[in-house]
Amino acid sequence: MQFSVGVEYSLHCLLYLVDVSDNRTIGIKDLAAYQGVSESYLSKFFAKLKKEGIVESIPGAKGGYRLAKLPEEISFWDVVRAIEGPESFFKCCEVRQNAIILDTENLPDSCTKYPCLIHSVMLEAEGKMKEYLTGKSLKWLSEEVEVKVGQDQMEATKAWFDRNL
Amino acid sequence: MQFSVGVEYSLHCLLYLVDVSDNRTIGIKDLAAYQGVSESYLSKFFAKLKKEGIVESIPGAKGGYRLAKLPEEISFWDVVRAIEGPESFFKCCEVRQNAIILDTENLPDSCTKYPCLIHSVMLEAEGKMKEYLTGKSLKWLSEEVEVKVGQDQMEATKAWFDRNL
DNA sequence: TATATCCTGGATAAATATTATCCGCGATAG
DNA sequence: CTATCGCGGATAATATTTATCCAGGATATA
Repeated sequence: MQFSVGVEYSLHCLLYLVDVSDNRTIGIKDLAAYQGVSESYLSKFFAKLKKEGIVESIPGAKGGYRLAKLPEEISFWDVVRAIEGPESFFKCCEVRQNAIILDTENLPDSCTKYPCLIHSVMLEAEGKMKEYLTGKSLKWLSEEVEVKVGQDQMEATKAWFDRNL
Repeated sequence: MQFSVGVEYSLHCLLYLVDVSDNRTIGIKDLAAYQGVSESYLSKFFAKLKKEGIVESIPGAKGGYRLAKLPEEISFWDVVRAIEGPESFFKCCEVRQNAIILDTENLPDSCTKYPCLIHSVMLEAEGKMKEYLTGKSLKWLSEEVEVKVGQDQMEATKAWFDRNL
């Protein structure tokens, strides 16, 4: 079980979108070029991010993407969910209902009305991850990165994206 | 991102192995038949469980599997790890090192000596899930199931596995 | 108006992972 | 000696992930 690379791509891209001025956007072309990844592939992930209301787009020449919400309102979990989809990590096949000693036509309440305990545990476990990732916002990430990477590189990045202004 | 069905199969099977008497084993054939799943496929997962020291096997006629540890020493996480492998869910491609403004030959410390923050967050998130699943043992599961499913079904199950004794 | 740019969505393909089966080997109980 | 059972390798079917290409529509700019 692995997260799609789209999660990594998206988070890095969104980080660059935090600091763009209000009326500006950044195009897929630039985002892809800056990070040395495929343009056409990256665009697929931005379609998902848009669908989930994380980014919004301006079509046409000089168009591009910008955040659709404030950075503090976008969490890591939002991004994971947008890219990976809404299904939970663990899909329960209800194998308990196949137990050979049970009558398929007349299953006991314990395995129809009540949820599968194994399933519940796995959902809870996913919930722990969700809880943690919901607590990490894009704003937090941006501030942390600013400290660790240094303002020099941050400004150089901003300047690169602004180079054709 | 989805867990392999092997995680579900394994947990259900291990649950049946909790209650077998000390010197007995249960074969793949029975485990598969009881749950109505493929025998040859299930055996692949038991190979992994054995490799990780969760079960042990007795070869030859009347052979089969039994737990290699006490049920309280086997956690959900142990099973997930055995089936899914030791790699973390999030693999970092270090896209930050590809940033076009950086000199590949002379990368700054901030992106070589220090871990990628996005990577760290995702590892922490996985850690939350791990922590929760490490706290849920097979013994706990067995006790909970006993309450919810009822002793009737538990004993019927035991009787079915013991039917050829 | 013409043109270059950029998002959008569909079609498609390559690569990889998951799910699943089969078979022959060696071990062992009876 | 034989039927049974775990073990491991080879193989195949299916699904998912990764990746590309292109035509269409929107828009800024000249």
